[in-house]
Amino acid sequence: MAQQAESQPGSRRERLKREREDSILDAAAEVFASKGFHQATIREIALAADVADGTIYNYFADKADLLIGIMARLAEVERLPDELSHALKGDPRGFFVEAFRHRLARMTEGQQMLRAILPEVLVNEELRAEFHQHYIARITELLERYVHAQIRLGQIRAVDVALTVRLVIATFIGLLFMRSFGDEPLLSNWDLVPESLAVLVFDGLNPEGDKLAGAGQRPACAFMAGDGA
Amino acid sequence: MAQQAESQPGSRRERLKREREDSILDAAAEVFASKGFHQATIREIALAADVADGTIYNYFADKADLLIGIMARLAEVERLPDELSHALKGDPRGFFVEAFRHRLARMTEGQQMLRAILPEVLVNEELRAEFHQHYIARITELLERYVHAQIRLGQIRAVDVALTVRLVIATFIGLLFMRSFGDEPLLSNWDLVPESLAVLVFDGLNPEGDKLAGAGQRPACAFMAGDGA
Amino acid sequence: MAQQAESQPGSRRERLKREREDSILDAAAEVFASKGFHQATIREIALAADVADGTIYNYFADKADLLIGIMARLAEVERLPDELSHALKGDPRGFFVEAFRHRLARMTEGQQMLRAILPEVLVNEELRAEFHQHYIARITELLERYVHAQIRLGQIRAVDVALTVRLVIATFIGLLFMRSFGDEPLLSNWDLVPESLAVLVFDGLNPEGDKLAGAGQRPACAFMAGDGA
Amino acid sequence: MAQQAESQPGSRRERLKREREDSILDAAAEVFASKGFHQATIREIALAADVADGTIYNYFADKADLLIGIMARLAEVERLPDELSHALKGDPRGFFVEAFRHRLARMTEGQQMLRAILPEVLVNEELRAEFHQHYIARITELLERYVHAQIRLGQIRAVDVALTVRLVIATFIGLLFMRSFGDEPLLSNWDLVPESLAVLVFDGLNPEGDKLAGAGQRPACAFMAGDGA
DNA sequence: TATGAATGAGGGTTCATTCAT
DNA sequence: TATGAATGAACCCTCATTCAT
Repeated sequence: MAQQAESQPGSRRERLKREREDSILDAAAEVFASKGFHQATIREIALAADVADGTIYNYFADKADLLIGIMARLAEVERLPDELSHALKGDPRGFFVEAFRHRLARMTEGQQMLRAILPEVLVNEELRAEFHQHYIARITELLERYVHAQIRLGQIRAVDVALTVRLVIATFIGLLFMRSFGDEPLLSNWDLVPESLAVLVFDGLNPEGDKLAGAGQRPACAFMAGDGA
Repeated sequence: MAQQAESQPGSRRERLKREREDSILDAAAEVFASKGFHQATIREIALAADVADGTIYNYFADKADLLIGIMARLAEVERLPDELSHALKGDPRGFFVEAFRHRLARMTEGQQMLRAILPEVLVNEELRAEFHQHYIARITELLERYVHAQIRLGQIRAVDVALTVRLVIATFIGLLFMRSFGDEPLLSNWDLVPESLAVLVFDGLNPEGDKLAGAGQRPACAFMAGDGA
Repeated sequence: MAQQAESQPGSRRERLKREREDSILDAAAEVFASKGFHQATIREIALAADVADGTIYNYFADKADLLIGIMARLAEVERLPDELSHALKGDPRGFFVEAFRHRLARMTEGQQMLRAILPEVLVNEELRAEFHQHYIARITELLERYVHAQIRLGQIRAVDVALTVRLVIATFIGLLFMRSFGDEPLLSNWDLVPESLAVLVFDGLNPEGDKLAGAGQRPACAFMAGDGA
Repeated sequence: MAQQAESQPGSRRERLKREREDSILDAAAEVFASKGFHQATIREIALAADVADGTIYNYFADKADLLIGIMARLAEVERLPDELSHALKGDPRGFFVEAFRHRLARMTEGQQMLRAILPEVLVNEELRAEFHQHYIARITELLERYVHAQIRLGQIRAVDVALTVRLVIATFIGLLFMRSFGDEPLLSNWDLVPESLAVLVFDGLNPEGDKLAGAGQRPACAFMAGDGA
């Protein structure tokens, strides 16, 4: 019966195995996030997962394999399409603000994982490919499709989609870092970022944009308020 | 007389010392860049610098201090002000393209250093502060001053300067990572990035921008060419 | 059943663990004693204990912890109370001679340990406290109680108990050192020391003591025999 | 002229050399005393002596040689004979109290040197011999001669001189350690030690000694006051 | 399969000593 | 002779990984 609930055909044993694997990954993610990959020790992870050191090696080949596992699982959980499909109905600007706001809010977790994973990813070929495939590639593809669609709809003008999308993603990644560095103005105005970004990305810095946007160009002004710090 | 050529009053010994320190930093940078901070060993660095292990500790307190040294030296070399002052005369868009192009060109070196430094920076409190102060803070301040000036000149519209500047820097940093991940489209169109960025940042994605820019809006089209990959 | 012989409930694993810890301490004691704390290396100790270097750190926090372990074990073995209670029935002088003789006989082992431990103890705050608590304090207390009792019984006259006891202990410690220095006269007359000490401590150097002691004052003469060197 | 003041025939150069050697030994003594032999580094000593590291090696063969130098110099300074010859006129008990008091007062310095030197002495054969010869042997000889004389004068009874003297010296050394361990009762009653020792050594613990000493046996009572702690 | 003690290679760092200047 | 930078052997300790139970 219990098995029926499981979509996987897995026996009790298999399910237990997956649960154990999960709890190890949970522990690893937690420890990696808080101390970084190199500073984290297998023992800590084992402790956090409430298993013995050796047990971990029954599920993962080595320490780096834990990272791959974490990434794979994160990617699995990601449900960007949902957000997109839902927001696709609105205008792009709204979508951007929405999507960014949503993403930026989740950034705190992401930031930790980034901190945990990135150093190693930058250095480890295998992880790098994995990371690119799981994250960069997927998001890039989604966004590209979206932008293409919007261009076709006349909602976005005919820019270089591939590059533009990458620029946007780059900005997102860069913001993660800026946050990590504890940049004050950024932190205190964190919730203004999505709109500021929207202004930048949609309206551009070009002053003549104002003429278009009209008097209602609230964002540009609103941001001025955050100009302090 | 030969000494006169030296701006430093340093004796031969002092000069040698500085040279040695430099060669150690060179070696460290090289090794860090190629293997990452943790994978790099003092012995390797010493070998690369052609000194004994212990010698390194006559110049740097510990391994992490090498990173700080690398950062400090990079920052010293940075002469952003010059670029800025020279480009300040032109219009902002030209400046951006120019500056970005210049920066992006230098990115390959920077990328290595970033790869070497950043992972550790993300994890090490002390380094993080150092990094922020040396890079983020300096560049942020310069750009803020520039954007403020341009706004006053009416060349850029009244956006939230602090945030906007940070978004631009974030984009820059993010691009470094995208490159590190070996994203193909980005790599093959690397020289198109500056203009693509300019379009994004100045004209915005807003399709109405086209009306302003006129039919000659070359960049937007140019990027399309790079849409392949 | 075999386990029943063990007072500890310890499983085989626990017993093995204790044995291993013991053999490490044995090895450490041996190496420390022969080369001194600083000259001893973990590798030597590991070698002597027939374990891997790392194994030592599964049992002891660091090198200094080995010293503490040695001290703790020594203290555990010490059963001064037994000696005392048994000898308490006799007269104090007999007890002293007895106790000292017993102690001095064991000194050879003790001497090694002392040589191993003391130098470091003198320099290391933590060890010093530990040592004082385990040895000095315990013995001091025992002797004080004994002397107090004897004074009450009129067997010892009313001296400053605290100081006197410390003087006696000091003499004992000092003898350890004299031996360590290889003082010849002391070494060749080692077995005469207890009585010589008894004369000194009980009869005093005061010549009038002779009148009391009578012609049979053997000890004083006996020691003369050892006057050689 | 200045040379005339020097008893040594040494030229200016020789004098300077000796001064330098002296200041190095001063520095070494200071550093050794405060940190122990092993914890002290040549650099610290050089710094304290205001010379370069290498200079030390122009005067001393190696680090251990500094210890030998210190010991040799200390021994040179020791002027026990004076004390003895001066106190020889008085009765032995007075001499003992006097001598001990004098010695115990100087113990603080001695204690530091002991702490500095002893660990190494206990382990280093060469130093051990040196130490014994310079200190133990000399003092032993002096005291032996004195006790012999006093026995001949009938001031001290006919004990085993060699052993008794060694017991006294041992007590002295032992007190150094007890102090080092920070034994409270000992520290707070430090100035009562000489008399307590005199009671022990001259009158003995034998209660019948009281009869001889008479009611005026102040010391025994005085010590009782210090029995607290 | 879980355990966790044992392993031992490897790394950062120290510091006595040397030697070119 | 003084200097002090260079040296590099040696050491303590960590920790990923293995494997007997």
